[in-house]
Amino acid sequence: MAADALSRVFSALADPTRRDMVARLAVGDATVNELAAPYDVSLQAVSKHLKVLEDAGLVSRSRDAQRRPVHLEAQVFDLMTKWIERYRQQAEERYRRLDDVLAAMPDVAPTPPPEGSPS
Amino acid sequence: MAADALSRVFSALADPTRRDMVARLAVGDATVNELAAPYDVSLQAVSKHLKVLEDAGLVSRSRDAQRRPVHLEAQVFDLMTKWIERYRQQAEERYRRLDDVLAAMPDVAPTPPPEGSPS
DNA sequence: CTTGTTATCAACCGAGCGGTTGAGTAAGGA
DNA sequence: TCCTTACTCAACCGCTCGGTTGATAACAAG
Repeated sequence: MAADALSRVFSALADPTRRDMVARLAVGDATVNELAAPYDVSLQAVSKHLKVLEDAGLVSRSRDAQRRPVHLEAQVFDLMTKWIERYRQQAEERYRRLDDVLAAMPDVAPTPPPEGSPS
Repeated sequence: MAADALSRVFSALADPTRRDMVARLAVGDATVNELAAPYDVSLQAVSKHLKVLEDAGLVSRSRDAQRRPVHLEAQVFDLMTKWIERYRQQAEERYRRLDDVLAAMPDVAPTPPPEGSPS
């Protein structure tokens, strides 16, 4: 099993179907059947996906008769954001320092754009 | 292989060892041996981890004699941050709306904490 | 009590992951 | 040239993951 919370969260969101479900749940709570509708997988598979999201703390499930409304727990996103921001800022700082170094060198163009230009 | 870029990034960061390496690389570039030092796994295992990070676009590898310095590519973090922020903001908005509804009901306490209470 | 709906549990399967060891490649130095 | 350093490639192994089907639980309604 995934040891720490952060691993569980990242791992849960590594699956596109699960990210899709999070997107759906951001609009509002939904039942398992409602969540399953867009995908042509079994209800059991969807139930498993929800279990993963629940174990990661991304969703919670309550009870309404036979229905099991699923609710998005947005607080967990903060955990990720915090982790990401930390290293992004560190990396940006390094980048700025590199800028300074390059700016001090007259024969080198400042801030060469990354050569792997994405789409 | 993981289909989309976002899946690859989340999947890469789902491993605590790999997140640790990202943390190390945020401080500065490092060789494979330097990165492997803290962990008691084989160099080949570390090399594989780096391949995963590279495929996710999180790091790049150049060449310096026999050494292969690894460099953190911070731009990819933006991809994640964008995805996360989108749904976090949506969820927060919903939360605020719920607040309003509850505030309008005199016999219900405003913002009840999520009932994660066990059975 | 029986039927239908909603959802979970259990067992299984193929694919992929994280780890290993062993061999091979690329480069510097004796 | 041969040796050493730094690292990757290839094959294998056990475990987990996402999917399946079949059985079961919880509840509503007839």
